[in-house]
Amino acid sequence: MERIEQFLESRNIRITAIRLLVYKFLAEKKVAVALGDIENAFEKVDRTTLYRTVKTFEENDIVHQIDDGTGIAKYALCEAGCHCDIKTDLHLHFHCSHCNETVCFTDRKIPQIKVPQGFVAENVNLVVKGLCDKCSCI
Amino acid sequence: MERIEQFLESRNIRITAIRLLVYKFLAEKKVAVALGDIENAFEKVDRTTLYRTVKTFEENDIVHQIDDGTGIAKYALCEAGCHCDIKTDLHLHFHCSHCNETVCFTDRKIPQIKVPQGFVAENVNLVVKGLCDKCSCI
DNA sequence: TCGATAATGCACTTCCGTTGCATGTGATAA
DNA sequence: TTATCACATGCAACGGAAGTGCATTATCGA
Ligand SMILES: [Mn+2]
Ligand SMILES: [Mn+2]
Ligand SMILES: [Zn+2]
Ligand SMILES: [Zn+2]
Repeated sequence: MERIEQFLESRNIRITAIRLLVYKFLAEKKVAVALGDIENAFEKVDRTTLYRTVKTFEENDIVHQIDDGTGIAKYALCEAGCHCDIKTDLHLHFHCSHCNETVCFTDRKIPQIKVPQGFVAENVNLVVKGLCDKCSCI
Repeated sequence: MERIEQFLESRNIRITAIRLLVYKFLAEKKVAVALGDIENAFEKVDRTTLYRTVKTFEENDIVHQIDDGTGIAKYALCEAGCHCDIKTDLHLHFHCSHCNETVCFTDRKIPQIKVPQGFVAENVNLVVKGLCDKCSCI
């Protein structure tokens, strides 16, 4: 908890109880979480506050948003030294169609994609859908 | 128009005026279209009907749905012999962040993605974002 | 032509994301 | 310490898009 405070301060983000708890929640989760998951974990806190907390984290590159194709935005903590906005740092994501969980494959970088003449690639989103390791052996 | 009728009949889809028009609209468009685009093109037709028309097309593999990350589903006609449901047939999509248009790169197949031990890949969605050929030279 | 079946239109709902504004709280300077 | 101000929080409402129930209308086969 002490470490979290120092970390947030280093990003010039005010320390609040909610921010610490949300950060801790994200850190303990092994999978990407939706806003609804956070709302369920902190039922006494207003949705809007949690929404803006995550937005603040996102704007300061503490979390990155994941579009896994479900239509619901997911969030996961960035790795140390992660540059979500830099194209070369993009990793792929996996969405399990059985348990509905989404995970980062931070060590699997997206291969360089060639686009036709005249097109300029700035960003890539790659989501693999299937069965996760927990669901595949059922 | 005659060809369209024969095509829909071959898929056991009833011929209606709206279905013919929507199919023609999709065929003439070079880019993927959102439901809202179709609604704008056929203001006299109820949204729900257009919604269900596209759903019918999708269920019969006449169009495929595209998730380009904007949060709004796009649709495009399938190529001849396109198997949207088959993993090996998947092509990538390009979304222009300037003009907001989404296009199919039907000749660019998605490279085989390796996933960690225990995970089973069934489907892949790959969207490249950037500037399209019309917007890059401005 | 008639009846079964499917398509269409209208109203309504749900879900998620987002914003406006009033209130509370914590840092800072006088 | 106290006044002040910026920012965090809570509450309410809005918005777009997707989806559903049901009554009406059109289509097709018998
Ligand atoms: Mn990730
Ligand atoms: Mn396509
Ligand atoms: Zn799973
Ligand atoms: Zn463009």
